[in-house]
Amino acid sequence: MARILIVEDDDHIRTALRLMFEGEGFVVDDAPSGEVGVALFARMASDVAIVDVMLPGMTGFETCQALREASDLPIVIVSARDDTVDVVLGLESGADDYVTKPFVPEELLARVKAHLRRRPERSANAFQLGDLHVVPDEGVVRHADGAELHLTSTEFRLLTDLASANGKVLSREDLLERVWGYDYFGDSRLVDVHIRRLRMKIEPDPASPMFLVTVRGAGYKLVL
Amino acid sequence: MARILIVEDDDHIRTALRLMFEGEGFVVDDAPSGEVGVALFARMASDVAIVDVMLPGMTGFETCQALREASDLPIVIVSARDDTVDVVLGLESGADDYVTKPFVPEELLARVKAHLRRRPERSANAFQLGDLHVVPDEGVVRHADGAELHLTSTEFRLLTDLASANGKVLSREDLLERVWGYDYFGDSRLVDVHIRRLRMKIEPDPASPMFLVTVRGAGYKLVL
DNA sequence: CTTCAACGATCAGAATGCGGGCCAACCGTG
DNA sequence: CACGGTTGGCCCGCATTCTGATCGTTGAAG
Repeated sequence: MARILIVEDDDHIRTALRLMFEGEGFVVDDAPSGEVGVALFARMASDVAIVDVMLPGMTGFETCQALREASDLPIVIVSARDDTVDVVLGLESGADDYVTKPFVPEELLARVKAHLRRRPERSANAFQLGDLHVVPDEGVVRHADGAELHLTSTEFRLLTDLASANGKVLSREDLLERVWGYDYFGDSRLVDVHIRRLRMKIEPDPASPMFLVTVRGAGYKLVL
Repeated sequence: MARILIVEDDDHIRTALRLMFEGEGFVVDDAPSGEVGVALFARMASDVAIVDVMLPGMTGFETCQALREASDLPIVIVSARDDTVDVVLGLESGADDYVTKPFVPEELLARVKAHLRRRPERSANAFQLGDLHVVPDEGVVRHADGAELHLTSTEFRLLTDLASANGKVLSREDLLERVWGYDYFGDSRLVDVHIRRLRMKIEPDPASPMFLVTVRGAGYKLVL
């Protein structure tokens, strides 16, 4: 379903929120501070965020602005202060909604859902890989910092097929069949070559791969 | 600026809101009942609506649903009841926000602005591409400086079909089907040629396209 | 230490996209 | 009616990128 980021320093509230949203089918990432939250967002590309105002380090407003610079995701600010000035400030710093504590969980949920309803349909088959966001429909791989990196169609198929195997090891034969076609006759070394090319593009350190892992004697697998 | 519809039966509140929003540069239409509000909306095509819940005749929820069926404009519900059940009900009946009376006018204003921020300018299916304004309904592409540039009908369909794919890659076959018709039989090179002509017209530097991007081995996509 | 899977580098040919030129049909105009 | 201009469609050749193959090297398992 949707991926939600919760930035809240109070452990009790954070876990309570996590449980509620997980119960509703969300994938939850949580962070106890703005700094961690922003970093987490860069990796997870959340669909929506809930941000507390009173945070150690970066304030909620600052966090909100940082998130807004990176994305246009809906942001709901949660705060113990219900001063109008704060509400206005929050909304003007890029938030989409402002809920005051103590809040009723159901209301927060309903508001989050209302914002998500607005979101343009995201490609269902997109996935993340470390700092990389892979969007098959758009034919691009984007780095967290926004840079786009180019994969050829063969590399793309290789990557998406490995990803759809969901962490399982695929043998060279499996890959030849999936990517090149079941009746392809060729050197199985061909897979090695393309794996290498793919690594050079997506691995931070191609010499010691962290995503595209070799399983000696068996094949390759994609972790995460 | 923006056009706002206010549906509220209390004369005092209604005029107070009208004055505030007019003071902020909005064009205000107001209505004392849901029926009048919906009729008014049909004529005025408001950009945003504020709807009171307690209304004679149609309730605010019903009004909200009626508006939502006609448009996807942002709707803010205002109510004297702050029961969670009502809030959830309101949000689920299509509203985007729910503010309880007595409300602070500045907060309402900030919330309305936050919602408006979300829809910059998207009249039906018009869209923007760099500093070009494309208006399918009028069959016209205007440059920011006002100059009008003429596209042939094929070029126009090509452009609008690519735009409606929303950034996704469309293969030559997809495009042939969409632009020329599902049973068209011809050279897929045809697409290249028209893409090229389109680029010469809309790209600042046709040699290195920034909007109409080639995805080798897959097709074309329109970014932004 | 041996063996063999995996890796890295390189290269030629295939595939793909691009631009130019060409032609036929259509349109409004003189 | 003839004309020039515009538009849609088609073909060809060039440039670039991608792909698949080969081969020597590396390095881990046994």
